[in-house]
Amino acid sequence: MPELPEVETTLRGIRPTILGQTIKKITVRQQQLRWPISKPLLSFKEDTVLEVSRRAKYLLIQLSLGTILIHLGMSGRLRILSAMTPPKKHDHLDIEFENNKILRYTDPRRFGCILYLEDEVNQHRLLVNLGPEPLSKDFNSRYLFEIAQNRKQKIKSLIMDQAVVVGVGNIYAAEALFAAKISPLRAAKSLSLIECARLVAAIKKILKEAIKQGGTTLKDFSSPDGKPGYFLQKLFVYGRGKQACYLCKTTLKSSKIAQRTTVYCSTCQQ
DNA sequence: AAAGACACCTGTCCGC
DNA sequence: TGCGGACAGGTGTCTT
Repeated sequence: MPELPEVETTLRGIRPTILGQTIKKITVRQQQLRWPISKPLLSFKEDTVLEVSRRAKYLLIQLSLGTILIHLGMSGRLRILSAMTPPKKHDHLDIEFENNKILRYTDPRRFGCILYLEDEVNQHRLLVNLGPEPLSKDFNSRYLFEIAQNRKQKIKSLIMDQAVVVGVGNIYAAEALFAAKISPLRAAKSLSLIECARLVAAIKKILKEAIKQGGTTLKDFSSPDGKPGYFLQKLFVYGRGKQACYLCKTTLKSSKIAQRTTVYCSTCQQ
């Protein structure tokens, strides 16, 4: 679920409901996520939501005395529900507000985390080394080119490195490389400035489009109804190994890069 | 310092 | 229908 556009969509979905609300109660049913849920959340008194924001794939709920940091891992979800809604398996935490709504965290694989930070948030070890936001001006062709020049690794690994640029996951890396017509197997240092410019533009375009579509799982967008934008949100390569390239009919290749399945077109992508 | 392997955990799907 | 194995949208940590 959680790629940057979905985290952004989650943010936009929960923010209006919880902003300015006072937390009445926090219920933890399963403390063991990637790390144990921070102790202060287990015996939480009461505090008010001052701001809700996103940095990379982290959601930040700023209270007056601290900040709740949430990462959705591979399978995490956040939903706003009525306080009456009975919990199901994998519903690990509820934050209950004075308006009788709850923010419920669900995560079957438990690769996500929920931490309570009392110090300067941006100095936290999980956030301090993150690269620029992909949609910011700081992420540009010159920036990527200068980093890439010194790297021996494959370009796909580079753009998935959260210290280089945040928010690009396995789907978007593959799709952006296809859109930029660059092979994921290329050494990062072999890219020209022009190719870096194409790649940066492709990443921005695809992430923006996905956010516009509500960040819903890309896999869910499949019905070919001819609506504007349909073409752009289609997955060209991700999950399509051994199928025909939509553009040139070549059979798409699949290989592992840094233990992640990577699909590409050996004709369109050079 | 950088790059690759591995670990974490559960659910689903596919072939036998 | 059951079982084993491969695989899944992420990323910190350990090892080279």
